[in-house]
Amino acid sequence: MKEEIRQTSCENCVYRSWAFEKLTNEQLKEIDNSRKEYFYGKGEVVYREGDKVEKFLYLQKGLVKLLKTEKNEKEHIISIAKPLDFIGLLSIFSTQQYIYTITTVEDSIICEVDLSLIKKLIKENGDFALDFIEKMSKVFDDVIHTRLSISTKQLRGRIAYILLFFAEHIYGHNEYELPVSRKEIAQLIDMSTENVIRILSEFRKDNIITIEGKNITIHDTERLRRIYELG
Amino acid sequence: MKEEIRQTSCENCVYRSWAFEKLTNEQLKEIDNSRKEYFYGKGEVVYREGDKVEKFLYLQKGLVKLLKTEKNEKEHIISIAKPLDFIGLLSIFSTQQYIYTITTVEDSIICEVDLSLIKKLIKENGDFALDFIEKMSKVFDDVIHTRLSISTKQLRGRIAYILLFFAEHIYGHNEYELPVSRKEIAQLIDMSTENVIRILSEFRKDNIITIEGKNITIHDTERLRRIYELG
DNA sequence: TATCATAAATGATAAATATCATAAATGTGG
DNA sequence: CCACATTTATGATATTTATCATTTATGATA
Repeated sequence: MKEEIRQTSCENCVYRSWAFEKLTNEQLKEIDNSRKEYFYGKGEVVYREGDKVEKFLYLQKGLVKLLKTEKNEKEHIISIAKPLDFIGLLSIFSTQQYIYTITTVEDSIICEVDLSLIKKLIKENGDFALDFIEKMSKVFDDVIHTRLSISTKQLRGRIAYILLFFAEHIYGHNEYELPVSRKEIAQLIDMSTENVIRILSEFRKDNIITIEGKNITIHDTERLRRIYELG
Repeated sequence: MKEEIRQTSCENCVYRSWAFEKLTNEQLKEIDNSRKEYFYGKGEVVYREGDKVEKFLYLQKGLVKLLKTEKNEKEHIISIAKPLDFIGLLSIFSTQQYIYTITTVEDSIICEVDLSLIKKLIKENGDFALDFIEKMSKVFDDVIHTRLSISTKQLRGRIAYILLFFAEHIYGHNEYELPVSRKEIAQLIDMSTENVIRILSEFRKDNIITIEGKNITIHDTERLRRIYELG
């Protein structure tokens, strides 16, 4: 279902004003010429652990998850990313092969640029290089901060985190359709699927949220935030 | 006890052949001129969360820990780093203020270079910039990988990890003096101090290690590795 | 729409881990 | 070298979390 498309140009892309804002028009054109744009349906694999790193990827639209398969075959989700979360970036400069798998969680549009072109532009354009480092640094900080705050909290705090994460970071609404299963939430915040379900039910009984299948409505954001902060 | 010293020059420093290998001799001289070199005794604070980020720091000798104080006043250790682990790097490009505290765990020598100079060199020297990105990326990957593999393991696996970490990564010997307390180990691998002690005792009873106060000897590396890998 | 697979839900139980209490060992300042 | 604080150590207990078993709901497909 992966399908090459070409709907946009770099000039009016969100990335223009973000990762690529320091490029000259000419350099941006180079990107635009070399890039390929793909549509992925929900649930498709964008790349797999072990694939050779040849492209710089960025998510133009949609939602993806970054995961790692452990030795015991269990999948662990490192993060869920929306456009501008710059997620294809993890490890592309440090290894020859991807160490994580990326899968779409909603229908998505992803652009690919030759990594060699990005490297060339980093070498050529110092402002771009520095800006790139700053952006990269933010992404990593955020991942580390999140992992840390999850690992130091207990179950209710983690569920509160994930509910707020989708509401505030991903959708910007207190009412949304969960894009992932309870099992995937469990894989993301390190707990058993049963306990994800159980604690969601508790929150429902306590009138903090409403659940209708995948639809979540948060009624008491402040209380959720307290649960998150107290751990 | 922090004390300015000047024992070395950049030319024969380990960093020369590492982070700064892509600099020209002239650029390296700029670093050498601007840098300050400090001795810190064991247990001193190098910088604190909230301090303004103005310097690029690197550890020339010794051992440091990177930690974060949580809202409930508990300290959480993110990582322990030796020279070349490049640890001062986390977050210096992404925020104005340090989000972690760095404390020495052994007597250490740390160099400071104006961050503005590093940024200038990144802009000027594309090869340096790209190399820098690659090094940074490795550091981040490693931190994320470590946090992940700790959080998915249970207590005995985590203790096995930390014992192997000191033996293989820090000291390169199966016999070493633990540079940190049991409590600090607990803060590093997310468990209670009592359980750190308890499991070390178990490992001793099982003849995997010998403990004499801070002195650890690993007798059965393979078994430790299995415990680590099986979680 | 009937059928099958998968996800969600809940209770009961087991396992893992933290906390509390207490004691011995070690280190530290006077 | 002593008093005091901190670290290490261990047992008992409480809490948290995972696992197992079972049921219900939901979604996909022929």
